[in-house]
Amino acid sequence: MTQPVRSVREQIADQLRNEILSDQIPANAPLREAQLAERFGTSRGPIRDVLLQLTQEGALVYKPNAGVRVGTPTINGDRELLISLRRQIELRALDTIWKELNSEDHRNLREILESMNHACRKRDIASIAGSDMALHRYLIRRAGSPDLEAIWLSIAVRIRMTYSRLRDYSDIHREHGAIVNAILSGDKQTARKALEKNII
Amino acid sequence: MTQPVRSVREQIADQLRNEILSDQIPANAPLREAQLAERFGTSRGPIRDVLLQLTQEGALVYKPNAGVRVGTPTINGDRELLISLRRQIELRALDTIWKELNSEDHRNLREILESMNHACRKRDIASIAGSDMALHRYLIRRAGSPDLEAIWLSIAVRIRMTYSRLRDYSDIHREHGAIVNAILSGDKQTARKALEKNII
DNA sequence: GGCTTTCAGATTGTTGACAATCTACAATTT
DNA sequence: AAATTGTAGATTGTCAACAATCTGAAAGCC
Repeated sequence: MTQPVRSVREQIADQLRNEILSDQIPANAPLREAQLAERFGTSRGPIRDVLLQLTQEGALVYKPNAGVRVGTPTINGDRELLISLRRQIELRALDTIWKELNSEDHRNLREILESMNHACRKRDIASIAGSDMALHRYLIRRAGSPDLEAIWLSIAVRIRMTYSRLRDYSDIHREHGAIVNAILSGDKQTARKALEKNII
Repeated sequence: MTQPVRSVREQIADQLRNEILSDQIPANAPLREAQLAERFGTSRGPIRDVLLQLTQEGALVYKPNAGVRVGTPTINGDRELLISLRRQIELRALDTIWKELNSEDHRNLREILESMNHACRKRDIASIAGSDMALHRYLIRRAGSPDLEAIWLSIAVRIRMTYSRLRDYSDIHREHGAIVNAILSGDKQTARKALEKNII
C-alpha cells in the first residue's frame, strides 16, 4: 500500500492530538510554542499552525496573547447531542461504503485493529487513542467526503474531551473487534449495532 | 452595549468568509497570501492563520505548496445530511435559550434584522451573507456552548459552499423576519417552523 | 503534431529577530 | 491585613528575508 504523503505539520498535529486525547497532557495544561518547537525540531511557525488547527478541532482552548491550553472537561448539556450527531455521520458513512467494501478494506481494517491490540498490550495509551480514532476515521474517509470527515473529527474530538477521554483497554479493543468482525463477515445490522454501541 | 474585543485576525476572517459565501470571490479562484497581506495592511503571517482557519471551516481548499482556493460547489450526496445536522443544532439551541430570552436579546435580533434589511436595499451581498450568518450565530452563541458554535459554523459554511451560495434578497429578509417575529411574540412552534424552513 | 524536458518566475514554507502583551511576584498604600 | 501598583521575566504576535516547491511556457525529442 502506497502511504499517502503526510506533511510534517500533519504528523505533529496527530501526535499532539493523540497525547491530549489520551490524557498524556493534563487538562488545563498550557502548551508553549517555543517548547514544542524545540521538541519537534522546527521553528515556532509550523507549531502555531498546528495549535490553531487543534484549537478549531476542540482539543485546545485559545486565549489572546496567552497561548493555548488543553481543554477542561466541563460537563455541559450538549454531550448527548454530539453523540447523536456523530452516530448519524458514522452510520451514514457505513451505509455509503457498505456495497463497495473490498478485500483491501478488510486488510486495512484488520491492520488497524492489530495495531490497536499491540498498543493495548504495551499500555501505550497515546497509540490506543490514535488507533481508536484511526478505525472510525477510516470508515468516514472511505466514504470519500473530506467535508464530512472534517466535521466528524471536530465532533469526535469534542466528545472525547468533555468526559472520560479514555476508557478501559479491554473494552476498547473488544468493541472495535466486534465492529470489524461484523464488517468482515458482511453482517450489516450487527455492524451498525456495534458501531452505535461504541460511540459513547 | 459593550462590543466584545475582536482581534485583527478575526475581522479579516469574517470579511473574507462573507465575500466567499456571497460569491464575491469566484469558485476555484486562488487566494494569494502576499496580495491579501497588502490589502489588509499586515504581513503574511496573520493572513496564513486566517486562511488555515477558513480552510478548516470548509470555505477554502488547501493544496500543499500551492496555497488555497475557493471551494468549488460539487454536488455530493451529503448535503441533506448536513442540513439535517444543522437543523438539529439550531433547534436544540432555540430550545435551550427559549425561556431565558430577554428584552436585550429582542433588541439585538431586531438590530441584526435591520442591518440585513439595510444590506438588502444596498445590494451589498457580502453584508447580506454576513447578517444571515450573524442571526443564526446569535442564537447558537446565546446557548453558551463554544463547542457547538464551532461545529455549527463548519457545517453552515459547507452547506452554503456546496450549492447556491446566496438566494434571492427578498426571500432572505422575509424568512429571517418570520423567525425574529415569532421569537419576539413568544410563539415557539412558529419559530421552530420558520427556522427549519430557512435552513436549506 | 503530440509528448516530455527544461527553466524562469511566482508562490508557499520556514526561520530568527524584534515588538507587544500578559503573568506572577514584590513593594507600596490605605 | 487587604488591596493596589509597579516591575521583571516569560510568552505570544508580527515581520521581513531566505529556502523549497510549484506552475506554466518554451524548447527539444519521438
